[in-house]
Amino acid sequence: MNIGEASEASGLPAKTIRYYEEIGLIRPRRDTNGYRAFKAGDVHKLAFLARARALGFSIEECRALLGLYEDETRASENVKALAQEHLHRVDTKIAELKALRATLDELIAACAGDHRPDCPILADLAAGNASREENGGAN
Amino acid sequence: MNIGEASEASGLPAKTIRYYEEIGLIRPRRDTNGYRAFKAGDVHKLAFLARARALGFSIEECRALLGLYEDETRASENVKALAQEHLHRVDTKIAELKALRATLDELIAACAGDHRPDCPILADLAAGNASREENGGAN
DNA sequence: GCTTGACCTTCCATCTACTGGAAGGAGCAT
DNA sequence: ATGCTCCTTCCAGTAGATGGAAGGTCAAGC
Repeated sequence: MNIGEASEASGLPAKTIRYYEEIGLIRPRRDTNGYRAFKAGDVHKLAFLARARALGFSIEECRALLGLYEDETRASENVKALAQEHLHRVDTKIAELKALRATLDELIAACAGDHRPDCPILADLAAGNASREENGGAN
Repeated sequence: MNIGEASEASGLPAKTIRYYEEIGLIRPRRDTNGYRAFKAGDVHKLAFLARARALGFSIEECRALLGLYEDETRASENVKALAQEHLHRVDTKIAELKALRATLDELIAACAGDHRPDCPILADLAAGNASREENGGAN
């Protein structure tokens, strides 16, 4: 199986597959012509990586997950710990974005959005007003 | 005012201030010794940038906002449009993260997290199961 | 006058996770 | 032989900084 087919089968761009080989996530054999030869197991790993990346795991976490996946003596607590750590980061990010969203929303609501130059959005940016995150909009 | 004080006053690291000068967001004068000499206006702009970046505006959006800020003949609708575009992106991002969070949460709940190797998280990653986003966890 | 230390300068490398493109080889059909 | 598609490697670039090396400047202390 050449890289084109592997790309098709895994859903990852060929460029990305080459990159994953470069950083050691996969090690496909090579044909005599130098072309990468992907076995079913390689494609399986690529799909695993695609899914893990889609869930937001970093490359290094994917590397660890792949290692655990291939380790028949793994303890599921290790996998769970990784996932929980990631979940925590996602929660933090969501909270940050929500706070930010609330501020943006307030500013936008306060802005007339017409031909005149007066603008509460610019006024807020200039004032460096952080109080909106503290009081006003509860998440 | 040297870069250290400007950093202190604006809340931005000196490295970042140099970077902002490099990409043309600010243009502080230079003293005869080559040191950057920040005026109150420069520091004001830096604080403006710090606040805009904290609200998640991209550098190019910050450049545009700064331009509008300095343009006394601006129309607030232009500022509002920029902010609304950004708000939309934030909303999209939040929705993505929430969906992802729901999936992670389900997987984590299903995993025993003990010494045994059986792990629904790895099983899901290997199966490339996208159905969880479609059905199960409503946002 | 000399050294020490804090501060400043520029320039280059590094980070994440790819992506784009150039230059050239391999394979297959005509 | 030609053309076309696929493959290869290598280099550069993205966003937005950040870290560090090598070296200039300045004020204080002895």
